[in-house]
Amino acid sequence: MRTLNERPDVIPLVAEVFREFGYEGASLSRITEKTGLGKGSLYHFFPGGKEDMAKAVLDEVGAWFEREVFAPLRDDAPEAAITRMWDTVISYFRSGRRICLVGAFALDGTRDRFADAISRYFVRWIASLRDALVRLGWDPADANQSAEEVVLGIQGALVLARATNDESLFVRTIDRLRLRLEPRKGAQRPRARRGA
Amino acid sequence: MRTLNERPDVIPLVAEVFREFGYEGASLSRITEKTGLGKGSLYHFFPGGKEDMAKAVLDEVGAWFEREVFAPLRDDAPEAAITRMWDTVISYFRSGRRICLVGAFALDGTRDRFADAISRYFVRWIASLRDALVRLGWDPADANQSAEEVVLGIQGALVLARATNDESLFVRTIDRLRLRLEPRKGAQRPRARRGA
DNA sequence: TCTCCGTTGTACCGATAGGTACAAATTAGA
DNA sequence: TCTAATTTGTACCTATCGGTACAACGGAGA
Repeated sequence: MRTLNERPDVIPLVAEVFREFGYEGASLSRITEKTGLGKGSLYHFFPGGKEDMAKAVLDEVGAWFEREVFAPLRDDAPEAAITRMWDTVISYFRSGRRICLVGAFALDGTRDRFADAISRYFVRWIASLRDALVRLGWDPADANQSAEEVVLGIQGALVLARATNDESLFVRTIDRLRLRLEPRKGAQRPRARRGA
Repeated sequence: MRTLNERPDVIPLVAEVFREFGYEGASLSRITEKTGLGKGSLYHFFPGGKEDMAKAVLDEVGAWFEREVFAPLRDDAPEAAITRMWDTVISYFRSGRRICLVGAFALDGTRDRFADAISRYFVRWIASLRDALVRLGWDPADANQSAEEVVLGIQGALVLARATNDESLFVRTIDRLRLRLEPRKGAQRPRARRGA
């Protein structure tokens, strides 16, 4: 059995500090406090220092969503993948109590430093959701717009829920967005069908 | 004629620094650089230091929106006020190139410090937009939901536009949201009418 | 058991953080 | 013009910032 604290074990803890305080607010002292690791270990795992940590955290978040959400949306049965996406979103963001690290980084000066990772995260999310909708038979243009609306709505809901301290707003919004991707009931959205 | 730099003149400059770098990232040196004022003047205008500056900035933003957007939504002709809101939003946020200070503060640890001002900003926006919609004859429940959707959509659009560096996304989203408040064309939304 | 290498704690670095003290400069009012 | 209050620049304070150096520790393989 190796040491308890390997790099992959530490990253989620570091992520939590960045999420809570932002890039500038995440001081090394707060990170050592949260992780229980001294600077020695920290700089051993992340030779590039704070920027290295943030990069690792962004990569980890990106990889996590890729595995749990994006890939299923592209590769699995569309309906099941979309259901899975909503469950994942609700639990990952803890009903709105937890914010989106990538979205938070996008808003302040931190963005310029990690522009690539931040941009790719959202672009991939929209693209893979669009893909699932198209595979469901949606008109591609409609699929694109709705995917954009959904991802954008999630981010907006996170901002508003946290701003007003009202997590019911988050859940309510997710329910509304979810219905928007299930147009069977109202039959408003899809214009073109492919199969059967 | 008094000094060129009175407190009201300085606040917008300070606001720009907070907007650009976030609360933690807005160092006093960056603020002195932007405003051209030394620490002496800065602490003369804002005896409470950095926190005092941020409070003043939040108050100023809140008062500005109250005057330019919220009050018209409550008091003026609803249609004109809503049109005015959209114009203001587009120009204030510079087609998505500029972010929402209040939304950015809401996302990181800064929120706890200014929870009241942050919450009130969004609550008032939603409430006054709802008011305008009700005065337009909307069903109150629908008005509430749509107002929430709109404010939330603006915030989400700001996050996504900045994350993907795509200001067309912002404008596109605003156009879509704008249509949502003009249901004459499709006649989807309002269920109850009051007047004539 | 000894050795070796991944891991860790400690001490330290210069730079900058936010904030204070206060005298000099500037201004407005009489 | 003289005076009193406002406004400003400068020097300085301590705490903490991100980062480095390095010796001590630890367990696994020989």
